[in-house]
Amino acid sequence: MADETRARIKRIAAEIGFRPNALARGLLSNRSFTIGLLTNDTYGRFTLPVMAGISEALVDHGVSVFLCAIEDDPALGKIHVDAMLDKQVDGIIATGKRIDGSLPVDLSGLPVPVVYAFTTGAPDSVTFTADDGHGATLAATRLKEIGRKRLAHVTGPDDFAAVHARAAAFRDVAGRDAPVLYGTWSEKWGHEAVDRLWRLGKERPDGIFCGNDQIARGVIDALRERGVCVPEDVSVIGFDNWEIVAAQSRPPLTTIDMNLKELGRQAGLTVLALGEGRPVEAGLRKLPCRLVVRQSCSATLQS
Amino acid sequence: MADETRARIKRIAAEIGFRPNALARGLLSNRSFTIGLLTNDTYGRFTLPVMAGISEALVDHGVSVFLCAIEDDPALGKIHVDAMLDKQVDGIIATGKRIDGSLPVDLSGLPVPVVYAFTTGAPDSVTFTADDGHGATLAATRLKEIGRKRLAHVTGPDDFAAVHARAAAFRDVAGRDAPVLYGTWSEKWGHEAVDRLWRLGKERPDGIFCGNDQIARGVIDALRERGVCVPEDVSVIGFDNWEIVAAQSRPPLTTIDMNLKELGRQAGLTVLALGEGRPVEAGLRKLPCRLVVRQSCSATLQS
DNA sequence: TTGAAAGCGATACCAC
DNA sequence: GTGGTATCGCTTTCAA
Repeated sequence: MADETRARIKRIAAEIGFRPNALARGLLSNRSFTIGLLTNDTYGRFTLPVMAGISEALVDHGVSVFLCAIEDDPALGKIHVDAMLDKQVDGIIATGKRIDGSLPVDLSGLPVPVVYAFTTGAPDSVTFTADDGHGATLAATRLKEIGRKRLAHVTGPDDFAAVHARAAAFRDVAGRDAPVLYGTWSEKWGHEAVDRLWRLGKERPDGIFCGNDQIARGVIDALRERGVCVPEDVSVIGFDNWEIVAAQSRPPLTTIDMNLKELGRQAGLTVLALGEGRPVEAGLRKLPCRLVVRQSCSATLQS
Repeated sequence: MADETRARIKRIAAEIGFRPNALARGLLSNRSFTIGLLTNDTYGRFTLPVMAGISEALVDHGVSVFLCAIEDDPALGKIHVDAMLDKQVDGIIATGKRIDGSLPVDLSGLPVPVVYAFTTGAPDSVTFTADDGHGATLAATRLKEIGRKRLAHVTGPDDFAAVHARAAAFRDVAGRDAPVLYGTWSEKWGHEAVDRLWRLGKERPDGIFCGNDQIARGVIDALRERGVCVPEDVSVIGFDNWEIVAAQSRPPLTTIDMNLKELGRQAGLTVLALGEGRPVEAGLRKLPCRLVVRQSCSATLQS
């Protein structure tokens, strides 16, 4: 084609605002440049950052994302999955609230690639999750580094895999018999846990690592009510870096960030690669966490 | 067609799991059964409930939703809008964080219908929002009903339209010179506001209506620190019904719910109607709010 | 009542 | 280089 012609066509195309019809194009190429994000996380606590990462990574590739919140309803799940398949999504990313739970839909044997994030996937699938052990090590190590001697861990229900991974990593750093208190993921439990720790009397902890930011917030509040200063007397570290909780607590919370956005990014790129037939190694991938320093854990390192 | 044939076909279709290709179908019908949700609300505070409502209303119609978070980036906004148009969405719902702000993209003159929710739309468009005045009336009235005499309103920045609407409605119930304190949408400000109210000395309020749940939480915490009991001495009502804040405060917060899910439902059905050419009256629609009773506002009505 | 053909919008590939 | 044609999967229309 003559360069001149090419230029002219392009100009006219731009002039009349020509935009190719992605449906027609998809019909032929068998690619819709569309993927689906399936989630049972109502509050979006985990889903939103993951979604942001996916979208950010894929928008450059012209891919759009269907968001399907299915609660824990298998029927609704099936409806959404069918709708997505009808619309010829290039892949599906399944995400949930915990790595040891799965969505109420069977995603095996679908005609499109599936990647799991923060939820249990079919064997032989690609699954992304945060490295809980790493996060806990980060927290406990920091507490040690600033000179805390007696560490305690206040965390969630002991039937969460993440809770075990964190507790184990915590004890590796804090010592075999450092106290680990299991409860619920709530502020209320953070309060109660402090009551217990202080009632026990003997060696009260000077560093508390919490299983999530809400627990940490409860712990901080309870300590303040007892006249214990954070971070002067006791250092507190949370988990999740849920801004709305972590940044608004008094003092603002030092916490562990699971890098969910990066997790989303990788999941997005992976499902895309799978869709294009590029080889991807199956298995569970644990992404490193990150310590976010605010004021609940003395800022001055003991050097 | 013979009934027998019809049945046989249906059976076989089900057997081999036949699913019509929505792309091909859309190519012909000019309907993709897909809509786009555009938002600049990063945390999903408002977007998620709206999204849930949209999805719930439209899933029955076979419609899927593209979620596009564009922050406040006009370039990103344009990319997402173009991508959606290429994919032949049947309509777009624009949503934001406040009714008196608009998305950084021009959505006028698009070839598909646009409905606005919680964000300023083009003139002549359909816009949904919560009735802030109604919510404030609900709160102030309740405080009066339980016998509170001296009401105060602690709210957000005075450059929010919602703040004005609420303050005006509040004063209609509480009295012309009931104190209204403007600040930020944070817990910190709730604390400060109590300091101010209590320092003023004279007639301390016995009922405080807050502009959002975070402020309310700050107010409650500050009151407790001063030895003031909630709800015995002072009743507190929040705004938003953000579960994570409202349900975890001590005591749990009575608050105003903006019915965002219902708002999403209506926006979804409206954009669908528009797309089908059904007539829809343009203009701003204010949806009523709802009082959610928890424990921060004495439960016993004075009858 | 049923089967065949045209066409939706884009692309790949073929002769010219 | 270029124009024409078949094709993707489905719906609609028209003829048999």
